[in-house]
Amino acid sequence: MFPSATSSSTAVKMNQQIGLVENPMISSFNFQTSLLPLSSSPYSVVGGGGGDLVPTHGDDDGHHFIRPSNNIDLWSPDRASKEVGAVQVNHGGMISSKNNGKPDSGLGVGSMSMRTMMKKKVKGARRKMREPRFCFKTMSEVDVLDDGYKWRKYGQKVVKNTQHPRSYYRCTQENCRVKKRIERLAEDPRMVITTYEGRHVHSPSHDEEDSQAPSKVSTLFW
DNA sequence: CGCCTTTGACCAGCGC
DNA sequence: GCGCTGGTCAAAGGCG
Repeated sequence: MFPSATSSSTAVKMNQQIGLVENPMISSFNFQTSLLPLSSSPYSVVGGGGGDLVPTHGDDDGHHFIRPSNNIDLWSPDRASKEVGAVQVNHGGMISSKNNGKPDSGLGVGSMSMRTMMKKKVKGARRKMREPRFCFKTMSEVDVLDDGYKWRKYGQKVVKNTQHPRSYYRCTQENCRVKKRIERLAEDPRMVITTYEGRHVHSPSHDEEDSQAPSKVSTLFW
């Protein structure tokens, strides 16, 4: 079995302020890697860095592969990625894009519980109202990256064609509906794919000071 | 005792 | 229409 990982305690810190990647808009995404231990870090560089935005497909579905300068790849691993919009990546790890002035469109699926929806048989309510999401890929020994938020695991599933289960986490903060999926790449088990869905309505549960000091971004990330 | 993980079951979406 | 698959729920158990 996989070691259970409490993201806020056992995982290596990778503080980041999770912004919103909406369809097709993103408010901000502020990677902050200042908490990464250097010599003992289980992370290693993915991609060449440099803040390139690389569309993986030619269409306008928003299939984008982002290569932020802190060497963490943002990408869209599955068909859900079609909801990931265009992203701007600034040097220093800042990622941002236009939001069309609608910060919360697409959010707020669930004031109703899933069971309630099931019972009421609200057709299409389960998947069609997708949260905005984005993914990034890291090379890491640990599954759960500490992004400053506190997560509770609510499910695990073995997905097809992978020997590693996918874990489902939800932000423990009340009224915060952000979720994330964590899975390891089938081709390369060292690679961890983290998919965030939704937008935090609060600050990180700890290290808030650090999260507001973007100037440190990537300075400690070799 | 409260919070968390585990895990089987359930359901919707999708492809055939 | 049916089967497969992914995503979620919730009960049970573990841990600090």
